[in-house]
Amino acid sequence: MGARQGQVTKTKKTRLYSRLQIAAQLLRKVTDRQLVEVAGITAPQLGVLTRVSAARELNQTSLARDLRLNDSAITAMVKRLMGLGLLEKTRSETDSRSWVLKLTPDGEQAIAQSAARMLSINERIEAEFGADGLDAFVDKLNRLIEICDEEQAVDTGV
Amino acid sequence: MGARQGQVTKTKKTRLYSRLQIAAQLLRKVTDRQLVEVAGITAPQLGVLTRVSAARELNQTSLARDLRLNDSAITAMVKRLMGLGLLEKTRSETDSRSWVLKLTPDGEQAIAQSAARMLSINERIEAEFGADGLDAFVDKLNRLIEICDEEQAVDTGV
DNA sequence: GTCTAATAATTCACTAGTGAAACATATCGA
DNA sequence: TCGATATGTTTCACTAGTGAATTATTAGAC
Repeated sequence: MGARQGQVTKTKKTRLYSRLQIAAQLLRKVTDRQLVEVAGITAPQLGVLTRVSAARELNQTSLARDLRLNDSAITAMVKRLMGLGLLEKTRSETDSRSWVLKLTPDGEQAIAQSAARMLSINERIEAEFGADGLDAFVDKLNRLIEICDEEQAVDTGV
Repeated sequence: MGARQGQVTKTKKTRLYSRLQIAAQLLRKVTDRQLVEVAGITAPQLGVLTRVSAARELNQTSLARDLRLNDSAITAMVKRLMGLGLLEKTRSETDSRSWVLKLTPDGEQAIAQSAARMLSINERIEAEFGADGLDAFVDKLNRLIEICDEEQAVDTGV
């Protein structure tokens, strides 16, 4: 009986991991498709543009912390967004190591277009879970994030 | 007040998306680190090896469906695992388009090592959520996955 | 039986992330 | 004020995924 229990428990854990990965991947795929349709950009790109738009003087390191990505991911992402003509960077006047990120008119427009229409995937999620259910779901995700942070702190010996 | 409400609602939705992405990414990072420590493989790699081990005659297309990945992801993953000496493939005797995947002794060993010790991240998650909390969490993820599937069916006009 | 359809894999170009190492510029302490 | 250290960014090599197009091979419809 004890062995059986262990088995069951273990199955659940691997299921959390794989269901989380599948859900994240799938939601990103669907969101990307709809977002490309209405605004011509992907979800991670919108995340960057939105944060640049909200901040007054944003450099890449702060952006990386905001988005919980590492610096090299930001370097690559900014390069792509500049290639698309959605973002510009100029050297900071107070610290010449860092860049100040700014939206181009096209970048502003992409945000405006994505804000103008609610994606149908989001409508469907809202309808399924409701505002409270959504809150509870996000709370669970936040707790999981905290757990991972703690575990990572232990692993890296902080 | 209506506008305020709309604003709040919208913030929650983008938060579900980004929290889900962050949680998935972070859990994968922590899991990978611990798994590489005990078994020398990453979490996606363990996923593939585990399924190959469980099935009796597995080809790549079935594997792709199991893992909810597309075929080219499997081609690449199998190539990496063969490069690591953990997996072999031989032509199927009944259908010479498809391959039969099989673990090498090293592949068996990697699975054994990963099964032998429970990862501390999983212990921590179990302790935090409990068996029931975990179930409820996985249920929410499964519902989200279903919603995405439906939405995708609509988008692609199935 | 043959032509057509579907299926199994692969390739290619791409996005998006990690981590380690390097480089330039700031900043702090003695 | 100089030297060590910290910070901001980039580069490189890598994993892991998508989607579209292509190549083999099989299976069906007639």
